[in-house]
Amino acid sequence: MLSSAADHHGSLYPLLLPGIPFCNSGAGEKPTGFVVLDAGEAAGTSAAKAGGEIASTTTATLHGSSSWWKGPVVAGEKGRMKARRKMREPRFCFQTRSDVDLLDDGYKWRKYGQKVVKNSLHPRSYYRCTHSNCRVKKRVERLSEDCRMVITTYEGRHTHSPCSDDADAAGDRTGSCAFTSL
DNA sequence: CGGGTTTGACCTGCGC
DNA sequence: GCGCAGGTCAAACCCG
Repeated sequence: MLSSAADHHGSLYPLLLPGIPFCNSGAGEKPTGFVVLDAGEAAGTSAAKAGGEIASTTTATLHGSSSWWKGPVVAGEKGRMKARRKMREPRFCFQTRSDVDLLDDGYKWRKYGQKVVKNSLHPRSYYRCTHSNCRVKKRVERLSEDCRMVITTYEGRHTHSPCSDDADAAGDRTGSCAFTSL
């Protein structure tokens, strides 16, 4: 299933992924569009409907890759690719206009990789939640057409609350954020 | 010294 | 089977 901003004005986002940095007023990151993909449908979705200003072509680029949704995969000889062993995780991507790549969403992230992707002028960065037992990942990349547009994709759901240091601030941001800003 | 970042190597799946 | 592209690992490095 795929949802647009218009379909879930103000109710879907906090339900799905609390802590998503829609409301970070500090750096001016306001979502200009987002797409929600739940675990069951994202595989091979090429005709995804987009929310906000995300163009359907962009969405297809992000989620059309068949490599995104694999079933269980046997681990490699050296125990790598552990993440792929897990079944589908809920995914959520959105687009913001910001000068910074890593938005303050109340969680702590550790960068574990960066990769230059084809047809993109900007490298894609890979982050993992630093909280133990939390396997949420996110990847951040900029649009080649507009270097100020940041595509952030979350994978999985946090098993904990936002970091205590940032929780209050995150809550304040959430309180002051409205989807009508889209 | 501990935690985060960088970066090259490695692994896997897919298309041809 | 091979090459390509995406995703991850982990050692080295950086910084407070």
